[in-house]
Amino acid sequence: MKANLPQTEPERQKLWESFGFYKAVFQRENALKYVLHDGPPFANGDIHMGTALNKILKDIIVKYQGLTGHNAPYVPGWDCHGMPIEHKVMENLGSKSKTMSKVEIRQECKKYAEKYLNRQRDEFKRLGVLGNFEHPYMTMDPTYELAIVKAFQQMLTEGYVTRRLRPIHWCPVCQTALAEAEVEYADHDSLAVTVAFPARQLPAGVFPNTPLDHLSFLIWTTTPWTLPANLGISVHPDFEYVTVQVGENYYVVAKSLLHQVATMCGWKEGEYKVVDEVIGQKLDRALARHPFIDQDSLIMVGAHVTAEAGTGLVHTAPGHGREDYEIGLKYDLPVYSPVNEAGRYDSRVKEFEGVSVWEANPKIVEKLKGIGKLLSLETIHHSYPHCWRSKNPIIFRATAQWFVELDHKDLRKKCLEEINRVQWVPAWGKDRIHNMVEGRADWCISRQRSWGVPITAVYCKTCGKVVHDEQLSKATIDLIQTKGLDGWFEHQAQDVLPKNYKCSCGSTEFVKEEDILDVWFESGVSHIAVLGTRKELTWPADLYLEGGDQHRGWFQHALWTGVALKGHAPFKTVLTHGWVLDARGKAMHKSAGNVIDPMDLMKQYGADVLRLFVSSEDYTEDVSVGTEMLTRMSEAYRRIRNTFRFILGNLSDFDPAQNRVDPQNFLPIDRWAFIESQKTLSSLSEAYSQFQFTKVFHELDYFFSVTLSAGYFDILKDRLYTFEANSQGRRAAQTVLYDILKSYVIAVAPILSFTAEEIWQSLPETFKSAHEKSVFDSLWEHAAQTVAVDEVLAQDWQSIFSAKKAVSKALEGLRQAKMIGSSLEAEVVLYTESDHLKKVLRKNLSDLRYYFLVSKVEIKDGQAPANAIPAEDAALKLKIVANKSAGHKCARCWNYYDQLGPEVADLCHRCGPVVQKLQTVSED
RNA sequence: GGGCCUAUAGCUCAGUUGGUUAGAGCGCACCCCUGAUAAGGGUGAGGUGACUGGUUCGACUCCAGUUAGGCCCA
Repeated sequence: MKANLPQTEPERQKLWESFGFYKAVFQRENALKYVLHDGPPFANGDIHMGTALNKILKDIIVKYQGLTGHNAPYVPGWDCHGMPIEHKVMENLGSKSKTMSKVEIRQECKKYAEKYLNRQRDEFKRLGVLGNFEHPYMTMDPTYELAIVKAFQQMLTEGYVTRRLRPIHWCPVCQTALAEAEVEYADHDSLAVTVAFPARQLPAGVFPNTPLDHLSFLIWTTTPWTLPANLGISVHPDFEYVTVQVGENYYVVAKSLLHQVATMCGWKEGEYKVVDEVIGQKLDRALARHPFIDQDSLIMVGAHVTAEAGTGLVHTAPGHGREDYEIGLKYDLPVYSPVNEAGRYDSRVKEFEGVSVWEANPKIVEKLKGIGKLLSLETIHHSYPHCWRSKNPIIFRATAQWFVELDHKDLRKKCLEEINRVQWVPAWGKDRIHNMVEGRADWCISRQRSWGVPITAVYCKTCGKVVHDEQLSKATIDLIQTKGLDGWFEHQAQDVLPKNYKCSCGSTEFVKEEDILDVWFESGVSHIAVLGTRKELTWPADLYLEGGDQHRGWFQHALWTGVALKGHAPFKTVLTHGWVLDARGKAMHKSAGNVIDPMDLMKQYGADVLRLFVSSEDYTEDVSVGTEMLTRMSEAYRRIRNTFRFILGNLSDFDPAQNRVDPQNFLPIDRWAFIESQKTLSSLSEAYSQFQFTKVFHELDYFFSVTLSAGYFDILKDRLYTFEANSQGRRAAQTVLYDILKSYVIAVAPILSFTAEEIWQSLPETFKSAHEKSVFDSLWEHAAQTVAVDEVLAQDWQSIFSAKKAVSKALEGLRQAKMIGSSLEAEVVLYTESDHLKKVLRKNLSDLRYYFLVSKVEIKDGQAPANAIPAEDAALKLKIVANKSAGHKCARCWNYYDQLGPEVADLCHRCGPVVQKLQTVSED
């Protein structure tokens, strides 16, 4: 049967929308809530496999919760602000952007975000995701923006927010800060120098054989212009450092780089020798002198130091490098950056004031040469960051930035405590985020861009002190509430400050900040902006579910803001999934050409196959996707689909109200099948609720393939096709099929949503109540507890099926020898020395032929003949002799009997009466 | 380089606190059926448990290292 999913699925989608039942089903009144809070994807570009994986997992959970009677609203969200969109928009605008105002550019960005939001929304729907797509949350929505401002204001007034220096990428030509995405790498020639920093003070016992007044630390740098800002030298704690005597001078270098340094500085073999040696850690807090400025340079220990190039000692200028800044923070060094926005030294570098950093490079080299501190000089050709717009080389320069102080009011400590309370799935997520939160240096929340929410804060023009004032906060919120974010850009600091406000330094002049917030702040506070404002949702969320990369991203920022603003983590459980990789387990990259587009898969296989694939993979690890997997999934899908089709086909004349048979009148195999279906169902339920979808997949696959298709149905066909239509035996089988159909169409629905809906729509009206317009309108039932789990029965059937396997094996010999085709052409004699098995077989003797699908079964005592075939399972102690049946084939049921008739010639004693009755009926 | 994680048949997964010949489904090969038929059934072949070493009477399981891969940092 052709499923034709790519064509038919969109029709189901329309049906769901036309019913408008999302609201009815997933926002059930008076039901226990289950809130999965959606992490907002960026409204930029189309969805990819990772997004598809994420949304499908969420959808499976939400649907399962809905089907089990919860109020499980799903409000999808989008991250709309931020650099990637602004960057793309600016690129599209080209030079036009220069003549546009901030507000105009923001309008363009909004349009762009809307466009991709709409595309992604359609793509998510195509995946079968059910949610409140009519009213998603968007970080650019005015109500969301207001919530961000409120959250920021609260953190500001509570003292979490500060303003201080930090180095960032800076283009001296554009005179603007650059985000990571705006930095391009290109080849560049730099002057690389080795410079001697005279040693001033060493920890006790270090370098005992080296005269301190002749000793220098050697550093190597490709940016000589940053030397005036040098405040320290970094060494690696685990590297060996040596002092080398060269003539009357002594130098500190890393032992492993000594040879390289010697070559670079032109020291000839035999002209230098190692005098002392020490591990880097021991050099901590030694002091050197700046080569040409009257100041000290602190020796610091940091793991960022590498032994790839240079001397193993790293010139450190906290105002001009990210790592320099980080280590400087640890050692309490000032963020010293004596370079102005044009890239020229300011008055703090007297000798070179007004000189641009590019002109300064050769001048500083000359200076070093003049004072004898230059040990090597060369020009190197390397990759260097450039401005995306002006294409000029850029610099690192410290500017004032805004920060959330992570240790203010014990915030970090509280976050670590919250991490312990939250359930992390898989469990190691806890260690991962714990380490990240514990070790995070700082959270810089300011960005020098346009497309985002402004940092609504004011600071003193004179002393730089940030204003923490509740009146200001209230005025700011009022302003945004009435005029939107544009209000902030249009007004001055004085407009929101209380009258006659004075800084503690005495100044009455204030600056209004126009930098925008880090988008992590925006999405991080979604728990406030969404969970806290929509009445169908609750705070905290039951579940956050994203890729593992969000331990650093969304989870962490939700945690920082949740604990700072509300005292607790905004989630009870956090579930993470892995990355989607290609079939060989490699990451997908455009450049590698191994990217798989989920929308392509949808066109080829359909959403349900993709969804089944998602369920089959262990998402706690990375997920590989390739053609073989999807082909396999199509096959598994078809099996499930065909099994449903078989059931439906055999229920065409069944009306549950009229024909249902009481379980006490079930045949033993019906009871067995019913109990198996119940066991599997409760196992599925447990697996779903524990997010173990691979288990769901394998249980379903096994149940449909083995239990039903190869087990129950194969045996059932005889009864369904040959028994009188309204006989109790046939109706009993149909009753079981009906119950399986009703429970499994629901059990399968969270994953195979389109197919479940298709089945549901094809059910006769007598199968469902009038209000159940969709499968999702129905409820997961742990169907009728009318048949108690019967372990004796289960064990009996295990024995029977084991024996059946042995019979099949014995028949296979006859078949290979071309003596039989169908198993019904054979008869078997069983010999067993197992009392238990013998008992079970004898108990079922009259039906065994129908269970084994052969035409005669005999059980004999005593020794089995030599040609008997032993069962592979030795525990059965079973041997089988199989022969071609000597009987006659019933033309109707195809079984072989010793005798046919007497009711109808050519028909057996079972079929004869049935046909006679049919004839009687038709004659009437 | 650091934090966290992964490695069991062609594919997807199980393997209970270390304990006999490591399981399942799918796929594959061969066969059968033709009343689930662009279906269904049967039988069978497939594993140096990534690699190396250690602990142990005994290791897929515990420990260390190596390799390959992933995310996040640097």
